[in-house]
Amino acid sequence: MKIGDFASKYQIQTDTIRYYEKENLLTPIRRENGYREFDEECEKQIQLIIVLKQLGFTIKEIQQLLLLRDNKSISTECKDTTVLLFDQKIMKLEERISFYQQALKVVQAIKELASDVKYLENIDDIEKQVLGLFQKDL
Amino acid sequence: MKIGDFASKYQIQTDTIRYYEKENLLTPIRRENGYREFDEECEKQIQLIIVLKQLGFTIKEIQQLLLLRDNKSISTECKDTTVLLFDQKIMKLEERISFYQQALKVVQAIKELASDVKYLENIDDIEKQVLGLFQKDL
DNA sequence: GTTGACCCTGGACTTAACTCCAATGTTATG
DNA sequence: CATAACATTGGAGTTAAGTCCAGGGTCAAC
Repeated sequence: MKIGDFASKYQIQTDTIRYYEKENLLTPIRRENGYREFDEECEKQIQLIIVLKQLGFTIKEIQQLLLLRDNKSISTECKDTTVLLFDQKIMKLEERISFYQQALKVVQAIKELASDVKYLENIDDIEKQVLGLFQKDL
Repeated sequence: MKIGDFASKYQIQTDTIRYYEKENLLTPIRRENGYREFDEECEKQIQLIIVLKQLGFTIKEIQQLLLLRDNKSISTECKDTTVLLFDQKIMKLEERISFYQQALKVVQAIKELASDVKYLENIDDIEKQVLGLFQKDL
């Protein structure tokens, strides 16, 4: 498959694909004419990238994971690093969730307030609410 | 209060303070000598900024909110815009939460797998898991 | 055999939210 | 009064993850 088809299959721009290759996330082979050829392996790679990105991994982290995978020799160390990476990610995700839940409550409360307001002077009320949060949250 | 004290009171770099001023989020007055003077008003402003940032508002959005506040004349329109902004924020927050909850489950599952693995070849198992997600999630 | 649709590369640009720097001015302290 | 610790400005640099572009090669179709 050529880059154009590959890109449109996964709804990604060709430039992004080339960027991923430059970052060693994708390893297409080359045809005689220099064109990239995307095979089954590349499909696996891009699917892995897409999912990991969805899970909140950065490009650098994905690089690391792929590196670990290819570097099968030092298995215990690799395993530990991998597990560590996932642990960190779990922690971050948990933090995010509780933070956003908190935030959601607050924003909803503020919105209620804003909806009830007839004249905008009362936006000061909103401000007061928000400033109230400052004491508690930080 | 001078910029240094103000900055360290709120654990922010002086450059960041100056940046906020340039973006019209903060409006310190000037002393004779050109130094910025941060008063009560500025404290309110920075606290508002900090909380709104914590809630996930971008600088641009905070600018908008402040603009709405100062522009009290067109009250109904302002109110609507404000409420809209908060509505959008609520939707985004809800999305985020359910997404991260989903992601958390997945990452935890993968981590379990990785923890159990004795030799790293089995990282392929992880990969298979992750690729399995690709079908479902997208 | 020449269009038009692709592909290649290297490098510059983008956005957000800072962060750093140089050159220079001001002030508090010993 | 000299020195260090602050302040000022304009402008450049940073990071992540792309995105765009110019200048060129390749290929299939009419």
